[in-house]
Amino acid sequence: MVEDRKLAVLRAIVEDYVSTEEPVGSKALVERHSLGVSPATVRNDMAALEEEGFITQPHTSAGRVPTDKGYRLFVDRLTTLKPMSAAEKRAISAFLDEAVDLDDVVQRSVRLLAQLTRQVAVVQYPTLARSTVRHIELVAMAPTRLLVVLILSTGRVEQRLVDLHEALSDDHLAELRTAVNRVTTGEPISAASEALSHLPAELARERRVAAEAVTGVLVDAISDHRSDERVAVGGTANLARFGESFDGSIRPMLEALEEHVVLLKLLGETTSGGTLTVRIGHEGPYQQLAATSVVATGYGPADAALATLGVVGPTRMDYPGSMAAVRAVARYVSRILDEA
Amino acid sequence: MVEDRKLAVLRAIVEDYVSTEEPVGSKALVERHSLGVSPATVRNDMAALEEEGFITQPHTSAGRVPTDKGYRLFVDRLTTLKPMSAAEKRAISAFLDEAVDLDDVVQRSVRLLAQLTRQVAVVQYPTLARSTVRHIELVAMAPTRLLVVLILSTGRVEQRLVDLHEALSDDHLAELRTAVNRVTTGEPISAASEALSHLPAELARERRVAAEAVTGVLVDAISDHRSDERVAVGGTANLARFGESFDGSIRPMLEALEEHVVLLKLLGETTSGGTLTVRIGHEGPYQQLAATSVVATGYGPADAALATLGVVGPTRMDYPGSMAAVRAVARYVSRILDEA
DNA sequence: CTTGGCACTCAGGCTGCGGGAGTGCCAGCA
DNA sequence: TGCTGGCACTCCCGCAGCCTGAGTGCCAAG
Repeated sequence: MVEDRKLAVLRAIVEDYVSTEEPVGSKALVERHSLGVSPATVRNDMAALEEEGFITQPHTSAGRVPTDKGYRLFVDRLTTLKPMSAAEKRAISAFLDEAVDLDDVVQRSVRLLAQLTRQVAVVQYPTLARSTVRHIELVAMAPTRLLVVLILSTGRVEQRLVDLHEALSDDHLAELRTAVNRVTTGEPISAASEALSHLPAELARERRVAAEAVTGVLVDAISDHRSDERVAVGGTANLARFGESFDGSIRPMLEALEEHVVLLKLLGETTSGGTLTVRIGHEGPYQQLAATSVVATGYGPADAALATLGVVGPTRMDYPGSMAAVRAVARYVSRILDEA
Repeated sequence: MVEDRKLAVLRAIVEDYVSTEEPVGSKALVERHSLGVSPATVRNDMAALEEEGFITQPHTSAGRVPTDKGYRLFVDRLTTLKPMSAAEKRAISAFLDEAVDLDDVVQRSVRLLAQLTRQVAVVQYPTLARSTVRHIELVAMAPTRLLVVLILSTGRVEQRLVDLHEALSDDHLAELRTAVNRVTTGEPISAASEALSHLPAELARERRVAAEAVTGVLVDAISDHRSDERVAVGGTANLARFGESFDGSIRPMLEALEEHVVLLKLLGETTSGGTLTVRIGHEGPYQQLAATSVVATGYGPADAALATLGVVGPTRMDYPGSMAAVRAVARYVSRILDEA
C-alpha cells in the first residue's frame, strides 16, 4: 500500500521532471497529480525514495530529480507504453509505403522516428550477415572491363568494376555468370562467399584467371562489412531543444552521431522479436554519454532481426512515448521489408 | 599608401578576430602584427573603416569586429589561399584513392573536408542531369518479376522491381534487354528517357505490355530527381566548437543540415571550372543563417560540373584555409571520378 | 599624417542582499 | 502505525550597485 504510493510518487516525479525540466517539489506534485495525500506525506515518501537511490536533490532546498536508477525503475515497472493512435498508424504506414527502395525505406524511417519522438533517431542499415544472395550480374563494359553487380535479399545492391587481363568472350561471360549464380543464388552470404572461393578451381584452366578476378571481387564485396556499419541519423536539430540537458555540452553527443561505430555500440546488440532495449545514462558503454539514454529494438523478420533502430536522447526523455514510437516504426519497417 | 595600410589593418582585424573570437582593439593589433605605426594611428584607420562599413563595434569601448562587408573585402582582395602542403596532398590523394565506389568517394570526401577545415562539410552527390547511361540490366527474379538495374556513367546505380502481368520468356527478355540498351547506352539521361518512352511502340504487339512496364519504371527512375537532392554531411561535431559564434543558437544550423533542399540552396548554383563561391552571412538566401558563411565549388570534369561540395561555418571562419581545402578536395574528387 | 596624452564610456566580474521555494522534523491525530 | 499541519532552516537565484580595465575619440604637438 505504502509501497504503491511511493511508486506513484516516483512516477509523478519522473513525469513532471521530464515535462518541466525542473526539479519537482512536494507541493507542486500534489497539485498536479491527484495523489490524495498532503505534501508532508509526499515528503516522507520522497525521503525514502532518496534513501533508496531513486531520486536525488541537486542541492538542499531544491526539488527532487530522478536518478538513473529511478528512471530504470520507471521504465521497468511503471511504464505502460500507450499504443499509437489510429491516425498515427495510418500516417506511419502511408509514409513508409511510399518508399521506392531500401535506401529510401531507411531514410524515411529515420525521419519518421525523429518526428514522432522529437529526438535524434538512428536506423542501422540491414546487415549483410543475415541476407541471402538474390542474383549476381556480370556486365561487360568494355572488352577487358566487367561490372559486377551483387543483389542481396534485403534489397541491397553492391557493384564493383573489375579489370581483366585479357578479353572475355560473350560465351565465356555467360558461362561464368551462370556458374556464379548457380553456386550462390539463395545462399546466405557466408555460404556464398565460401562457394565462390572454390569456384575457380572447378573451371577449365583458361577461364580460371577471369573467374578468379570476378570471384575475388565478389568475396571482397560480400565480406566487406563497411555496410554493416552504415547507419542513418535524423532529427539532429532536436538536440538544440535540449540545450543543457546533457550536462553542459552537446558536443559528445554530436561526436557520437558522427562516429557510426560508436552509434552502433550505443544501439547495442541487435535484439530480435519485439524486445525493446532501454539504456539509461551510465548503463551505456560511454562515460562521455552518461547523460544520454537510448531506446532501441531490432527490426526485420520476427525470428531474425536484420538490424537495429532507435532513438537517442537525454536521460530525461519521454520513455513511454519513445518506446511506443520505436516499437511501432520497427514493426512497420519489418513489414515493408518483408513485402519487398 | 594610406589605403594600403587601412587594408592591412582590416586584414589584421579579420585574422585576429577569427583566431581569438574576441573584438580586437588597436593596442593588441600593433602588438601582434608588425604594422610599424602606433595604436593611435590604427585607431584613426579603424574609425575610417568603420565609417565605410567594414568593421563595427559590438558596443562603445569595445574592440572592433568585421562586418559581412568586411569579410567580403577580405575574401575578395586580401586573401591568398595558401596551397596545401605536399604531405597534405599526399594524404588527401591516398585517402580518396581507397574508395571502392561512388558512395564511398562521397563519404570519404565529406570526412576529409570536415577534418581539413574543422568545419561542417557538405558534399552533393553527382547529379543525374549530366550523366549518361552506361548500361541497363534486366534480371528475372521470378517468372513475372523483373529486377531492373540502371547504371549511370557517374557510377550511380538505381534498381527497381517490376511485376509483369504475364511471364516473359528468356528470349523475349534478352530481346528487350538488347533493345533498351541499344537506344540508351551512352546517351545522356534526358535523351535516354525520351528514347525509352518511344521504344514500346516499335515492338511487336505481344511484347509491348512488358516493354511498357519496364520502360515506364526506367523513365521513372531516371526522372526521379530524388538523387539530385542527396547530400552527405560531415563534421557536425565541429559545430560544438563554435558554441556562440552563431548568435545564440546552433539550432537553425542544425535544422539546415537536416533539410537537404535547404543545404543545396545554401551551396548555391553549381559552378564549373575551379571557381570558388563564397557566401558571407546575409548574402545567403536564409535570414535564419545570417551568421553563417559558405565556401563551395563545383566538382567533376572541368567543363561540366556534376555537383557541388563545400563547407559551412560561422561568418567568422578561416576563409583562406577553407577555400584552399575546398578547392583541393574538389580537384582530387574530380580526378577520381574521371578515372572510374 | 603620425603620435602621445587624456578624459570618457561601458561590459563584465564581484559583492551583498532579500525573496521564495523547498526541505526536515516534530507533535498531534485517526 | 501512518498521515498531517506547523515551523524553523537552508540555500539558489535574481537584482542592484560598485569598480576595474580595455578600449575609444579627440586634440594639440611634432
